[in-house]
Amino acid sequence: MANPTIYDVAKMAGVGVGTVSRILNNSTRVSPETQEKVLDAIRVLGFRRSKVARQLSTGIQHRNIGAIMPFITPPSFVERLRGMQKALNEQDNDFNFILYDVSEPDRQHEQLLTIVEQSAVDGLLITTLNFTDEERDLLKQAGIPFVLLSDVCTGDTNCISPDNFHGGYLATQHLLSLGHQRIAYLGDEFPNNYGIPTSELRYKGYLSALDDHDISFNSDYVCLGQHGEEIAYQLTQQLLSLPEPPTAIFAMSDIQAVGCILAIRESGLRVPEDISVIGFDDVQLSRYIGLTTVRQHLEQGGYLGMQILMDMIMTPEQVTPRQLPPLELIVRGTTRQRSSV
Amino acid sequence: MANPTIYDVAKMAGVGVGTVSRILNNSTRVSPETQEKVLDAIRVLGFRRSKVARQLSTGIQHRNIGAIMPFITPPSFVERLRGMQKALNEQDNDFNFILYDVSEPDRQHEQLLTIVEQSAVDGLLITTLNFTDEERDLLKQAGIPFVLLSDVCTGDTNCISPDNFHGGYLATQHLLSLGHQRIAYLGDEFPNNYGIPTSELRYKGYLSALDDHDISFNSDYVCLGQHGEEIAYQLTQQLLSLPEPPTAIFAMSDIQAVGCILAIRESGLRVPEDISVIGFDDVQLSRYIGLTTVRQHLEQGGYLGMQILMDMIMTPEQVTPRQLPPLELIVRGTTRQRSSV
DNA sequence: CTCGCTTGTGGAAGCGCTTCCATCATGGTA
DNA sequence: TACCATGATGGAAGCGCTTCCACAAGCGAG
Repeated sequence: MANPTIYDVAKMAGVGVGTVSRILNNSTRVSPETQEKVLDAIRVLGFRRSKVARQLSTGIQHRNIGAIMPFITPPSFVERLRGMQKALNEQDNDFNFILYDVSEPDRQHEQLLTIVEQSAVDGLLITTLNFTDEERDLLKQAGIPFVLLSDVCTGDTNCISPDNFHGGYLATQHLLSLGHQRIAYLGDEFPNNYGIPTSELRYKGYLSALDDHDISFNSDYVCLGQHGEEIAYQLTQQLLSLPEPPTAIFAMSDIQAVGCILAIRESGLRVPEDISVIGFDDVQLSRYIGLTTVRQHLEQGGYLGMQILMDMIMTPEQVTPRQLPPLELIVRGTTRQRSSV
Repeated sequence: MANPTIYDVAKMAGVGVGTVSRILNNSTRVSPETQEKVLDAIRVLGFRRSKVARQLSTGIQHRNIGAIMPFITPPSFVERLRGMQKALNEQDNDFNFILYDVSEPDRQHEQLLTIVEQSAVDGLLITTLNFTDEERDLLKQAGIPFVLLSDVCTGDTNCISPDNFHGGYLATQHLLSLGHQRIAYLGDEFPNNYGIPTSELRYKGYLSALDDHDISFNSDYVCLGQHGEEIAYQLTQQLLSLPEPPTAIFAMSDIQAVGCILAIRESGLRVPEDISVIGFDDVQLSRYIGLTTVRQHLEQGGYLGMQILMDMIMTPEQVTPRQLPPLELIVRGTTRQRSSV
């Protein structure tokens, strides 16, 4: 029998369904013999009571909040996750927090369909990178509130993102203010398949800062590749082998900055004495290794996102708008005044 | 009206429930006027269809796997989380993955009760530290399969833990083999309120290694305190201020090792030239900063735990036993031959 | 012996939805 | 004019459980 029900158990044990239910719940007021018969039947049939039916009949409503994020990738998601959990814990409604891993971006659409189809969640936090208009409509249609934690925002209340252009500007500006002139940009390729504009925006900020300081642009100093520490390591090697290598590098993420620093140190040069490196994000790691970076308040982002979503679920008519604090330059130990050659 | 149902909507719109349901689902074969009336009613009443009822009637079964973990604390949980997700993705049953944060250990029992009460999950991965016999019984009673990822194991199949004693031995052994004699142990306080024996076990391994090498034990070199980078930082300062400071430090976790290294560097000494430091865990961070450590295969642990749990849920009569690979010494850049003083 | 209480038990109703079948217009066709 | 697809709709049945009410049996007290 595929899925035995409580009725099957009752029949097999020769008792009524009420009795079985009673045993399943608090085993009060049931004679030991009956109990044993029923437990036997349960074991034989491999009965497992249906969560859903139980919830329907008891009227217990535990609501689900889903978070969609790529999981294998950069550690930045963890920071946001922390923020989300924090906000969730402060409200003590009993919301379940369901994690959906979309490490394979191709499966994302399918996943989303399933989520909607099964009406699995009451709200969704989307940290994933490529969120299409079609998907947006799908959720709207299904009446599932959602908040976007992304890098592209249309200015909706339900979207949280940093000002990447400004961040790129800030980082570059910092290096310039230290006297650097040969400044490289190390970032993700763009345009990419998913239309993620993060790298491009930060790059534009970089350009703009250079321009404001009348530094002429040198395309040799722009090094793009897939995201990741290893790739950044290789790209840095390329930069170092230039006839006139940069004296400072702006890596578009902290992880890439780590790969970058590794490559520099391995080539026998020192950070920051010989080359300054600045990252972006300010993940936990960066504090530990003393990386100069631009803080984009990732945890705070997750926190606010969750709060907004809660509002949308509980009081849809009145959603408090919430703003991420502005990007912040965090100067630690990997940048320094340019050494007078 | 508290929770309007589909019947309320139907009545208000002056149509049958079937029609409302049809609109809710695929809006096929419904006249535009009717549709509008119904949508109006839905809006006015603030109707939201019940997830649970829907699931019951459609027969869709999505099962839930819960992971209980302290969330604000050490990054090691992330590693395990990754492993769990990986295992989950390989099986492509549609399991939901629910995260329960028990950062406040006091709430844990209450949480567990709620989970059982609501029959919220089909299986549980417990990464939390203080798991009592009472709780074990509660889950057994409720028939909820669970796997423990902890530091104390009774040898059950449903428990995964490293050999902490051996790990402590390995780490200390490594330092000894480099010629160090003044070796400090920096770890969590024990005994602690939650009966977590991790620190104690690693400490015993440390003692045993010292003993095997006929190094006399010096209680000044044992520094215990709460978990965390900052505390480790302070403890290290204490060690450094000893009349005869250690030449090597075994920190019982990578995070503590980080605090330790920071303190050493800030005091003007170098790692590893002046003092060697070894950690424990091998979290991702450690690779980035080149920390010598003992790898306890955290990700692999999460991965195996999930696989075992899956077995327990799908084929309870046949659970494949799975073993964590043995602890591994990972030598990177923070330990070195003792300088001949 | 009868009454009333307790204990153990059976089973119908109901949770809120989907789905299928029956019903009823409607308009085109023979 | 009679007939039949066709499209729109109403509503009962059923998903698997809990819970409440009814009832039987046993037992001590009056």
